Amino acid sequence: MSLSALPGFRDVFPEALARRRQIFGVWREVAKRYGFEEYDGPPLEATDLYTRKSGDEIVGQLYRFEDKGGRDVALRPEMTPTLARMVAQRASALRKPIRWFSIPQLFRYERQQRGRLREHFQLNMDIIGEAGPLADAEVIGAAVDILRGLGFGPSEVRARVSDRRVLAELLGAEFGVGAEELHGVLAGLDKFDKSPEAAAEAVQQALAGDAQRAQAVMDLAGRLGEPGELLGRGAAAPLRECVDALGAMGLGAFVDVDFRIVRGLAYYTGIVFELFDAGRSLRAICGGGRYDALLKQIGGVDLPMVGFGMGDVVLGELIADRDGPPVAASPVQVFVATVGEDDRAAALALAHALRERGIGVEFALKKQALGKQLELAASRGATHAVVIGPDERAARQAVVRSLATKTETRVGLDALAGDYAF
RNA sequence: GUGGCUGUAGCUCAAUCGGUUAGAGCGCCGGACUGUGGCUCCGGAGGUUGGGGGUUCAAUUCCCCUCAGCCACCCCA
Repeated sequence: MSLSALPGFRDVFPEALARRRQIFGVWREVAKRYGFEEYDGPPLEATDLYTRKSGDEIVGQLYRFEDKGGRDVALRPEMTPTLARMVAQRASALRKPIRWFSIPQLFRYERQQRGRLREHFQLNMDIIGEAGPLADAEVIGAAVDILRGLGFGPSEVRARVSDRRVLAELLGAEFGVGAEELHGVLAGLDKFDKSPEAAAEAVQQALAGDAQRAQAVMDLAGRLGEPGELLGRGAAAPLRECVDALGAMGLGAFVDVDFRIVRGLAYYTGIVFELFDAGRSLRAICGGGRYDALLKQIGGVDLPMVGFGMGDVVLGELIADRDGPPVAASPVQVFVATVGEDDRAAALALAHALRERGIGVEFALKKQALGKQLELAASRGATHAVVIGPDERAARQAVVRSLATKTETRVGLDALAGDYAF
């Protein structure tokens, strides 16, 4: 096929767009219920904005080029740097805590797979300016409520919550893992779920080949899914408060404390969480956490921040697995049909009068047998056909036919243009 | 970026041992049916068999390359 979208990019047909609108609708609805304001930013940014964050592999996956003015630019791979810049501009004027959300289209050049394309829309919700764990609970609660809003229950979707501060304290106190080794060890532990061997190797490498300490860390890794003892540690106080808050909201049934969740990115500083389908057949639905140092690093303003990103791709697949292929609802409510060509002017007048009332109206754009017109009306999903012919015109009426019951009544043209209820 | 599997009509699939004009169902368009739809019947459009090369008298079929999709790595904003 010569005519096809670029790999990882989607042609969005009406059925698919219907599903996207369903997802966006729930995103905006829940964001509103949680008191979040919507913002947006440029899809193209100076590459510098993304390279400023140290330790990011993101740079290697940028859609990056030089614009005609010689600027080094990139399609946005994430929203957070833009958000940081925007917040920094008005940091002193904005009342804290700031609750903002956005639904940017993001781009990354990498090999596509199920649930991962080169372009997607991602809900970003962030609370800025509040370091307390209730802020974490708010964003986790919003993420869970989005899944609830899409009809998923605790047997279908799980929120796994952890806190890097607990792991950092434990690894430091008991295994002497220093700050410079921490990220490597955490990244290693992140692999434990998928492959304990790969995790062991990564951890040992992060600890400069110290096999003894690596073994001790790996012994710990096996127990991270059983949070009991770790939750009792002092460093776990914010996490306990966050989880308790989610329980008080009535969302406790969705939440698992699981210290195996550490998230790949270096900039998380506290609570981290991910949402998964319970069967774990898809990749993560959503991921986020607290990154208190990021805003200062990017925007030069020292404000704590917690948030998450939730993409439309995995979410769409989760819904498709449950509901089957998407169906686009037809906008056509009434189909105006004519008997002969002489009826056209009257039909156009009637169609437009109905449209003025806000009713979705279609009619045949060429001369067609009445049967054909009704066929089209039915396949469009119209609830009613309005037939106008010489007899009706003479009486200043039209035949209103219910396509479901095949019953017909004659209605005056004035009533149809007025307040006739279909 | 690495490895494995798979590519036939818009969709789901067929095509004997490699055999001559690549078929079917659904969908789409038209007709039967110029004042009444979903059913039925008839007809039509739609394919460089993903693309390129090779072997062969002959390739959808066998081989190589390439592109795309899926899966697993890598990574996950």
